[in-house]
Amino acid sequence: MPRLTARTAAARRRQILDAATACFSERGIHATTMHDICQRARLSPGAVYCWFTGKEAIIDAVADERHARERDMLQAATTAADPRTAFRSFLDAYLDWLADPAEQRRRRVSIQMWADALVNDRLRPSVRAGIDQQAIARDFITAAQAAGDLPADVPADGLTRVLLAIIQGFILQQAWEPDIDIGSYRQAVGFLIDALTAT
Amino acid sequence: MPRLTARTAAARRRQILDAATACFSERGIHATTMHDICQRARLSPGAVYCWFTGKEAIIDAVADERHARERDMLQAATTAADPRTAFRSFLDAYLDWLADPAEQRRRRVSIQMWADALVNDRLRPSVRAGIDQQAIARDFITAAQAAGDLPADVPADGLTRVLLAIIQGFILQQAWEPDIDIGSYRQAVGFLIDALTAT
Amino acid sequence: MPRLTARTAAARRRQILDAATACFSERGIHATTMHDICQRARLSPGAVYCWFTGKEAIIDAVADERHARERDMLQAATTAADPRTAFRSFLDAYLDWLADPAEQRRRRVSIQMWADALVNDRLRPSVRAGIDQQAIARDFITAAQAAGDLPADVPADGLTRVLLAIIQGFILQQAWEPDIDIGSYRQAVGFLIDALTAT
Amino acid sequence: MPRLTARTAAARRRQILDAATACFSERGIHATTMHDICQRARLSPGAVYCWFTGKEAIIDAVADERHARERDMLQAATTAADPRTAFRSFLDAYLDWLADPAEQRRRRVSIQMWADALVNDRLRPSVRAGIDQQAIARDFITAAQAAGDLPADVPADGLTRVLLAIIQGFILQQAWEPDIDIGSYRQAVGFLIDALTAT
DNA sequence: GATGAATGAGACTTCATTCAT
DNA sequence: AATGAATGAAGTCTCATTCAT
Repeated sequence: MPRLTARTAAARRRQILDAATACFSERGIHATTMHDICQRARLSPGAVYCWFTGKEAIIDAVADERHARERDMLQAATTAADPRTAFRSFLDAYLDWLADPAEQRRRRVSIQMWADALVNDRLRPSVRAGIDQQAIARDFITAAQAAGDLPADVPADGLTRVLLAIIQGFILQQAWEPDIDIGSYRQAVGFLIDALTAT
Repeated sequence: MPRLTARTAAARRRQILDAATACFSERGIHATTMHDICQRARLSPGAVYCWFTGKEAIIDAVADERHARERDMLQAATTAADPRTAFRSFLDAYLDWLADPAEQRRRRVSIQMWADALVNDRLRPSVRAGIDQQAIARDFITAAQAAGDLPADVPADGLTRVLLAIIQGFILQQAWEPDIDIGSYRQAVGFLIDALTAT
Repeated sequence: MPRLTARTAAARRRQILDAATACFSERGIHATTMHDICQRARLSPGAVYCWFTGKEAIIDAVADERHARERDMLQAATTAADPRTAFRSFLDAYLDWLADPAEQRRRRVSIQMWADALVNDRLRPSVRAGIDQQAIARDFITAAQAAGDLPADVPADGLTRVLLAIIQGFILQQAWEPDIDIGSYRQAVGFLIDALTAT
Repeated sequence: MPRLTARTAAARRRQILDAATACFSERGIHATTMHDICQRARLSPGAVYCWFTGKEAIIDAVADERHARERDMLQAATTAADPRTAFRSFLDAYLDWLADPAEQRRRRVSIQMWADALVNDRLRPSVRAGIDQQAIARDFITAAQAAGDLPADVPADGLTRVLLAIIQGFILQQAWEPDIDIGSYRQAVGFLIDALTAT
């Protein structure tokens, strides 16, 4: 058989990563067996091992994918001109993202990665990429302080962490209770942004 | 060694739960084997199985313990008289708790439980107990709104979730980066509380 | 504490053997744990090990008891004067024994011992004691042939085995189907005895 | 080694069942470990678990196989035209079967299954299939009575049980004493058949 | 004599991975 | 490139037995 084109190869990897993500979301990373992934991807174990060196490589790839997507989202939000607009546009994008069922399923995997990163040395760098996230947000906040849009007497670092915590914490809460009311959360966050930017 | 008193029996369970918590914190819940726990507790497998029906029972007991402690902490904070004092005293207690190395180790376990609860039906109720947490906090916030100490036009529910998210998110961040600067975080949160209660 | 009198000691052994027999009958020899026996005997493991060196010793003792009882029964039957009366009186005693619920329970254990004796070198001698049974029966049959009460041209050995097989086989059948009809079995055996002794 | 044909798959199951039967015969069902079976089958544990869900499934399969074979044998015998011929031809087939060393080994397993069926709910149906055996034999005997080849005043049911008991009992005796004299047994049974059919 | 918590060997089973085809 | 039966290390748990009290 001829070697698969790069295009087909990428498709094969996608097929496997999608299957793995679905399994991880439903069953959990550790409860998912390679057999589960193979079945879901409609591929034999041998085929899967053609594209990934093992289960760990699949987990790593899924983790990288998750974090890259989350980083991109934040980055997009913070390119807007003035902070208040940026905050608002980010909040909108973020809430849409929270409401999307497909993304909800994928976030269940992200949360498991968060936990695994605590004890998995291979996975930690991927979460450290979430620290790039933090750098992005901090730069934005520092700029806003310099422009007088945010109070300058609050440490940018602390403020950044609090804002990211609000995001992360709600991701957790929504994963535990999928039927949570996003509207009241939006109002509360909007109120906080106003309080901050108004000062 | 017959007739363990109720006191000794409790001590034996403690010994096992402490060993398990330490292993879970270091190696992760799933990477920890019963053998690891036995070694750490300096007990044979048989002895451990005298007190717990299996690994799952140990995980459940550890989870219950973690969540009970966290609930107690929140409850203690919200018994203070006026909201502003309560917020401040809670913030102090919470930051001491964050700074305590032993608690840091234990929180690494809590986070893993948060993740596991997503896919483990047996564990979810224990995280649902974190929803009692939420009820406690919401009652407190509703009361504060009624007393005019917090703005009444923000949904209590959303506000509660945001505040809990700030706590949960920072627990995550600190677990990933133990050397994080708590001081700047304290200032940022303090600033937010002022902004909220001042309004 | 003073050493138990021989009387009490015997009572303790009885208590244990009865418990073991009951467990073996209900759960099976191999599925029965020492813990099961202890619970049933309302004794601690330590106490049981005072009277028996281990599970194997208990099994052996139960087996001996079973086989002794069965041998006694046959012996009693074959002491009668003339064969035809002996056959008939044995058949009566045997059928009473088959109908007795307590004995039915105990025979479930005997059958398991029959099977175990095939692979258990320690247990085989106890079943070989069932071969004494055979000797008893063969002596009786030889005498009956000599007296002209049974046809002399049939090997006593074969005849003995057939008669014992009829007993053993029905014990099996009844154990599998406790609600079996003993009456029709009695008639068939009675008919066979007549056919043999009439010839 | 992909794509085992249905033929090869059956062969693999045979290989495992043969290994299991041999182990059960030598060591006993309960003393046989999966490791024993694997070694005997020259297969790894994983390979065995490809074809059977566990030890219980292997035991069940062996039991079914044993009982099916025994039923077939009886069925073959009772298809002969007249009862006397049928009895004689069955006796011949049965005695050949008794004398066959391979079958002797296999019967050691059957006997253990008989005992296990008493306490094993999963196994009992397989022995109940031995009750089909009984039905086969009873139909044959009823027909013989109707044809006047067997006395009509004896319950067919009882007569059937007695005949099966003679078979079962001798299987037991031979298993305990492999060097038993089959000849004298044949004569005794032959004599009994004559006595019955002559009447 | 009795207690019962503790021991630890060993059983069953799973599953990531390999490799002949 | 793909197949899928096979491998075998490692995990969870049981249970006959012991021994300090």
